[in-house]
Amino acid sequence: MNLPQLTKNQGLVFDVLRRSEQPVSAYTILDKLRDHGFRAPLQVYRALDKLLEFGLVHRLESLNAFVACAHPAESCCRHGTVAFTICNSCGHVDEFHDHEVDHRLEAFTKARRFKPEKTTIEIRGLCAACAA
Amino acid sequence: MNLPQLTKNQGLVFDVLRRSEQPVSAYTILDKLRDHGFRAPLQVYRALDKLLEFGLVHRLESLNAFVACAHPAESCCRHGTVAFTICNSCGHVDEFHDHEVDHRLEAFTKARRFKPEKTTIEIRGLCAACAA
DNA sequence: TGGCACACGTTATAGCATAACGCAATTGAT
DNA sequence: ATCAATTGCGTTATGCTATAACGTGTGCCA
Repeated sequence: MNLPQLTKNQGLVFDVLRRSEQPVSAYTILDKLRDHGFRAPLQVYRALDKLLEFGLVHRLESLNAFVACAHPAESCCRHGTVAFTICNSCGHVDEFHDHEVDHRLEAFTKARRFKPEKTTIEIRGLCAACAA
Repeated sequence: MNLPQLTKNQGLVFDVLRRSEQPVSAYTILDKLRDHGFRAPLQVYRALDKLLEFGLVHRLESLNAFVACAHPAESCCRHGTVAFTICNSCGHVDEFHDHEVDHRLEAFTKARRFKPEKTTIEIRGLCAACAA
């Protein structure tokens, strides 16, 4: 699955996320794109929906905000659950995968015959720099 | 840490959550408690804050909703991360713990010197009954 | 008895997300 | 070429989630 051609709006939203060091809320994206003609939240949400579908972007549920995928080139994002550490102080986000965690969660859901569709793993806390 | 004495509002909110088979949003709680004198969201949120602090209630980040802790008697909720399966169809939630998952996530954060404060693990999908 | 801590009540506001409508551009089969 | 289907886009309006800021009342105890 290669990169799909992004539309103008999708490209603009994706650029905002890629350039940000931190997660960005939909309304912040909207504000940053007013100069490019964005006027309503739906323009942002529609672009985000597609970017999420393409796997280029992740939604952080505990923040109601979005980040560009850290590994868009690799297809690893689609081969298991993505987990995040999120610094409560500086906002920095690290994205990672752990096959053992995936495996344990899968074992649990299998045993219960629960069919997983989307898994969220978010660790809020303090990054090394901020905890020091 | 034993059960603290709940205030009237805290008790009312907790009862709503305990009686519900599904996660409940703060505003739904508010509606259910109007007959008991609740008039504003803050009355609910303040009670929820305390209940979360006591470990009697969990917040589901991916739903912006709340559930009563499934194991309030045991202190297991405080001895590791709580994980949830959430059925997208019927709304049923199962709460569980997995020490191996805890261990792996801890290994990751330790390696990065990330200091975890709160970890969210939510698996959205279809429960056995709804997937059949 | 004065100060503190805490729960509570109210109004207002901020922040996040989607419904519903219609138009424009693209594609692709006939 | 042309029609139909799909997809993206723009706009207005609305609904849901959460907190700020203010003041009141109560109990405790130094």
